[in-house]
Amino acid sequence: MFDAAESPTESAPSPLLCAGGSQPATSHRLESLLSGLPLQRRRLRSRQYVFHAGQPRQHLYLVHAGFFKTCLGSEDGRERITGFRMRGDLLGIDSLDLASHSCDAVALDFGEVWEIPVAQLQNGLPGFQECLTAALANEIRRDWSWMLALATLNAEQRVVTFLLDFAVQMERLGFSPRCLLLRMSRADLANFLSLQLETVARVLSRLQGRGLIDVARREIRIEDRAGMLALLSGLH
Amino acid sequence: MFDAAESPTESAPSPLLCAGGSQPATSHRLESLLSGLPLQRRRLRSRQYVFHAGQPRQHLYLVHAGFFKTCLGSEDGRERITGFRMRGDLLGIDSLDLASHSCDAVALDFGEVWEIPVAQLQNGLPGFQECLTAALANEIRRDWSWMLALATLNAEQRVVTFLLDFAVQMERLGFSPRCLLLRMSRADLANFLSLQLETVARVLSRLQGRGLIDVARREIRIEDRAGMLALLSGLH
DNA sequence: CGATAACTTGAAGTTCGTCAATATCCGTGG
DNA sequence: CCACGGATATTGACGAACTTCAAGTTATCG
Repeated sequence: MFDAAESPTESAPSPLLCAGGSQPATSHRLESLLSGLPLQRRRLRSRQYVFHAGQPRQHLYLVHAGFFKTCLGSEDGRERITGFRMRGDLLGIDSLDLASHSCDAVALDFGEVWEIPVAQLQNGLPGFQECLTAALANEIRRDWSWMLALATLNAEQRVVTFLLDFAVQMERLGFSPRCLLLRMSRADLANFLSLQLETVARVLSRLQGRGLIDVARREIRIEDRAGMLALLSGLH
Repeated sequence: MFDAAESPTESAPSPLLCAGGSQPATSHRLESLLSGLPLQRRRLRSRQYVFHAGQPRQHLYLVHAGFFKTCLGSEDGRERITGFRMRGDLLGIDSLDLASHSCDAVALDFGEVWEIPVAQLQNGLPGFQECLTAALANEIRRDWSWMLALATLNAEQRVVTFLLDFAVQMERLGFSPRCLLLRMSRADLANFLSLQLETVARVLSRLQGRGLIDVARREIRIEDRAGMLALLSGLH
């Protein structure tokens, strides 16, 4: 059943956008690993916190439905969204070795998470530890890829990269990759992309003006994926 | 000896600069865990690669001496330094679940790394898996903290943050926290801080002009730590 | 249906990047 | 040991991209 536990099969993933990323294998495996267990489920409404930074860390959470964001704050009030999380993603892995959470996790709409009793499963459930390790390493690679993007791309390219990446993830979840419904506000999106919300709005308008996308508030239709990819290659 | 294996003791760490960070406990524990084992050691000279992105991942590496950088590249030639690594840091954890490395690891000067046969130790060495998990989670928190810094601080504040953070790390390694010897070029530093090397040079000169630091090429003496911290608080 | 939040758009301002010239260091070889 | 050349670092002037401030529009929720 899990004889492949020790044999990683994929080569290093290219940063973002690579359709067949390494995320699916892992997260699907985790979901199926856990699906039999009687896990506590928590439903949340928009803006509800799964946990706050500083709260004692009891368990991990697996996102089963809905969209979430994780946010890091500093003493002097600066804030940054560290990622948008969706079905199959884990909330709380960043503080797996700590007594309390190091970030906030907030629902962006209605959602459901499964409480995972880590300590028990690490010993009792074969393959679970491997999943955890994979999820952690995956998060690191994902963070690094975004750091690279933020460091080297201009505002337009960042937005395009985000949209195309989001499309890939939506497709992975079984939705259309052309018709995106952003769950986050412009402010959240801007924060994640290290831009001002006005800049994001302007870029979206500009992309629409060129016929690359169709924007209606938080609904975004991708009209010309090739054209968007061209923007990333620098061939304006 | 290691009865504390299952009890995380620290609360969530504040981003950067917090002197008593969570890194030391972990890395020291890993070093002592491994110190008895007959590990393969590799000495490297400046600019030598520990591994390249894409190479098959055989083992992990523990930095025992010297300084290293890890770099992520993209197909179109963009590059970003994901971190500077020193004694006690692990090289290669980011691809723990993959068959090949996802980044480069390069020596910045003479150095030594220990080859860690992960698969064997994960089963055979009690406490090792916990160390790995802690190192992974630690890397995520560190990455997030830098993302926050890069997203919210201006050029001057970024450089100051880096210097103060570097000082803390040097002190942890037993060196003076006032007298820093940067092992990386201005270009590397700029890359890591998402700035241009000219900007870094200018900022360093400006800080020196105000008497906050003393710059001599790669030797930097911290003259007024309080003044530097004030810059971060926004009270110019 | 009104009020508040979310978003869009414009104009002015600032920081940082770009280009270019110069200076300094360091290793190599004469 | 010194001289030379390439790498590394500093400094200046200019311009561009993004931010800031402000006003106006459109949704959303009580």
